[in-house]
Amino acid sequence: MARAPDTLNKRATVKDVARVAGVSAGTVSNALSGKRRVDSQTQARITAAIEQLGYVPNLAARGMRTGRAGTIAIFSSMPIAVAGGQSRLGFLMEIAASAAESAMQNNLALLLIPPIADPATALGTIGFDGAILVEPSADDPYRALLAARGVPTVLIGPAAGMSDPSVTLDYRQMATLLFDHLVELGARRIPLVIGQSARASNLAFREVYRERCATLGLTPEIIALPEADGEIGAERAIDAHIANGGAPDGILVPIDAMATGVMSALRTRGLSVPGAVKVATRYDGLRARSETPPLTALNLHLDEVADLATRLLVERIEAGSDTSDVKAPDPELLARGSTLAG
Amino acid sequence: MARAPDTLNKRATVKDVARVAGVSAGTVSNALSGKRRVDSQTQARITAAIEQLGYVPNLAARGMRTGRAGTIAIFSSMPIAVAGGQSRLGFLMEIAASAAESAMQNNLALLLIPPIADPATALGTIGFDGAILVEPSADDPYRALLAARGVPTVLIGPAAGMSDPSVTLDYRQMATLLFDHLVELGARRIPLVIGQSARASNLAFREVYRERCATLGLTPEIIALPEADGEIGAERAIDAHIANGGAPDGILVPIDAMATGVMSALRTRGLSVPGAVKVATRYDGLRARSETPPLTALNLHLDEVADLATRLLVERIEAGSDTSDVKAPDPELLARGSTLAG
DNA sequence: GGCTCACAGTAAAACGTTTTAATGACTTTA
DNA sequence: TAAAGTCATTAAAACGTTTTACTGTGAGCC
Repeated sequence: MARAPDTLNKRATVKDVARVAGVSAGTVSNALSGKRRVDSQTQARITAAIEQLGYVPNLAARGMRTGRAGTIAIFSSMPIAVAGGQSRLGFLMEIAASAAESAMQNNLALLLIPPIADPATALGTIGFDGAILVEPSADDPYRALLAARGVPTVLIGPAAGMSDPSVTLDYRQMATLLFDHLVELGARRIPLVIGQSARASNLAFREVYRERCATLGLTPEIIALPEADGEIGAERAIDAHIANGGAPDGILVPIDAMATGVMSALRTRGLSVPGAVKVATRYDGLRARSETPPLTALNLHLDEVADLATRLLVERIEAGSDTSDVKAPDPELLARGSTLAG
Repeated sequence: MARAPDTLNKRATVKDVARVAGVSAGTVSNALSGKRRVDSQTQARITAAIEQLGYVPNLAARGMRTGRAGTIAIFSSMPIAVAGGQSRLGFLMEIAASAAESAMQNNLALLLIPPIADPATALGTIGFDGAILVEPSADDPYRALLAARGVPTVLIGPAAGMSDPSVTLDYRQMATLLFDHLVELGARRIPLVIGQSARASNLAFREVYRERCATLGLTPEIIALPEADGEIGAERAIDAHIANGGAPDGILVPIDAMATGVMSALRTRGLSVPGAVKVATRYDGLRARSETPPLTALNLHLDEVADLATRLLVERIEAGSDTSDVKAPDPELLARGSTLAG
């Protein structure tokens, strides 16, 4: 069987296929896309010709005609290397990996867009049909740009008053789930170790924490730390806190890097987990899982979240119309060794 | 200043810009690309017109003309969710994140291609100018497809006899570095805990391990395990090994998931690290860093590796010619608490 | 003054596909 | 049997760029 000489000659076009199959170019196009009926006999001749010539459609040409790029983009506005480091990478990439998969199921490919110095000009060189923004801040530089350009956009994050449709993550629910779990297991003095920035997640956790404490008659102890200080910062802070006021019987520490630090502090102080102190964190990443004992955390169903976001985006792209928000699946408590005696 | 009505009217084209600036379309194109000189006065008129109309080039049309998609793709042939789980995700995504950044510096965007059931048809829907394959196996399904389609490809991995240019990772060097480190610190009985599959990395580590043992007159003890059993598998295996033959004074365990398992086993047996046993692993990911004590590992300079691969690929795309292999930067020993006292 | 040369610009072709309007051929309906 | 409707197909237009070949125009050189 003669192979088409791929490298030397130019790639076969739809016209070549048409000639070989003895039909017109339009018919080949219809056969390929299935947009119109084509006789099964001609269909067969066309597929034969395609096979014979090793025809591969030119996607740029198709894209020009249809106005579709065949890609969607996922943006990480936060510098991966800096903020959160590898934990954040984990969170983001777990989403990206799943989004890539569901995009592919919609015949789309996923573009990974890193944070860049000059978003505006860079966006001019990249074509995509829609965008997913992960936990954008209120003043996210990309959001404005995308909106101005009329690119369909879907957010993953809190249901703040942003205009774009989003897969909403319910931080309040997460906070409640974790806090109540600690309380149910008997903890009564439960400091909250949390980031001090105004990110939605931090705010929600503080809010719920205060409310629940008030309801249950517990004394709130909020230890707010710069996120950038991460592990070490949390270790020192909780250590100092214990030195001052004695040991708690539970600690709620949503950010996993801080949780690692807290665990270290407890270890060096000889406070057993979960015997003396029960610890819970939010994101069930590598950190939480490889602690000793492994940390109680939440299954956020990020794969489903990514899938939902992708589907929402596809819908929005195809319908053109606005679509409503979608709630992320309920987070699920993963009670592990850091709260349950084993 | 009147904004161009983005949403209602069609997007401005190069012709519109030309009309407003009082020049021809070709000149606008030249002004944009800089391929030919254009008078500074006209240049100014054109940029003004672009600004006024909010012109954004249609990338599909450009791509059709130039034959460039403006993207490169990075492939993970291994199912992310399965093999290696989150550690592998870390490794891969560390590379992907860096590659995305350097791609952007070359005015390219990075496509994240997940492993999929039917690579052939999926590739037909995605356009890209080149591909990066991370640690492809010998029978990688993508490699054949990409080669057949004549897509410039760059490999990240061992310098096996693959035809494509690659950024070569020197597994032998990594193995030597880690093993010798353990020996230098006085370890004499150093089992190797390793994956049993025929992946290049495993082979190289075993090879070097045997050679060095022979040279130094040490008794080799190779514990080969199914990668899929991961953490737990390694924990059980090393425990059994110790039960049978007594405690070693060093352990070389390249795969980080297995290293975590080994650490657990040592902990439950009350063997102090690094006092009684020194432990070293290869990839300096989240796992290695958040162990207690943190694990001695290698800085593989994955950011530079990704950058090299991207640059190599760009070169190959632009030159069209074959390019030679590039050696990855030398791995650097990160001696941490798991081998160093203090 | 004739010759060439560089310069800045233009008109039109070309890229490969999808879509539109038109065309027969054949079937159904009146 | 004529009119109206399907059906599969086609020729040509259209998408928005870049590139090619060509055109004046004025400068420099002998």
